[in-house]
Amino acid sequence: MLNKMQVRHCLDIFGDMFPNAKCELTHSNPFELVIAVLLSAQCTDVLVNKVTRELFQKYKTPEDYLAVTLEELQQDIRSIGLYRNKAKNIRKLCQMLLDEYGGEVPETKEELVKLAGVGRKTANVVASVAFEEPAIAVDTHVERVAKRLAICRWKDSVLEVEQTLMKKVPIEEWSVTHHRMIFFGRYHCKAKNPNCPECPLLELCREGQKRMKKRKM
DNA sequence: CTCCCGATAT
DNA sequence: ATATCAGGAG
Repeated sequence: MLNKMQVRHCLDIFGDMFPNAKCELTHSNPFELVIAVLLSAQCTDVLVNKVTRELFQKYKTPEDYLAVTLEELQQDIRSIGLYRNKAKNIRKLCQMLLDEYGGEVPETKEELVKLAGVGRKTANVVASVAFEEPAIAVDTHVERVAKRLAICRWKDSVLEVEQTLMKKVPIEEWSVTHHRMIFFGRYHCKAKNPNCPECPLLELCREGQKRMKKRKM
């Protein structure tokens, strides 16, 4: 596991490489963001944006999603994948927003995670991006990067990864770090073909050094 | 733990 | 052909 100084170095490199990292899910209000993040499970945000471009023209409010049949909503998000679960969750979520929050998206993580289809990661994204609450959402990229760099342990659950990151990253840097780690994982430390040869963190990265020796690139 | 699942890159 | 993609529910 990296020490405090080494983690600090990682954060600085992330900042050098991706100073403008931000949420890439297109949205114009908290409600659209919740829908977009819910749809983004096991799916690229490029594809989510392609679908939400038309989706957000057709559906503006929770009432709009409840006004059509389940089958129609499924068709409108079909190309996303996992569309039956997602359509069902969107409808439940919209009903909950109307019943319990006056049609508005709640602002705290505790309330957000109670919504249908909204787990810890989605709640963190919404709290962080829409309401500027400090949070580190651990998605597939953040988990992979944290584990490869040994910022956390290999066997850690996603919750443990989040807790470790919250402990090791200053709270005022949680949100930027979360976005920078996603960019680092998405565009550089990729799941399939990580760019270890050009990685400024190779010295620190046991995993990267192992991959370099294996001679596969 | 399994299941949900289409699009894309490799 | 197969791995991977801003996961969550049962």
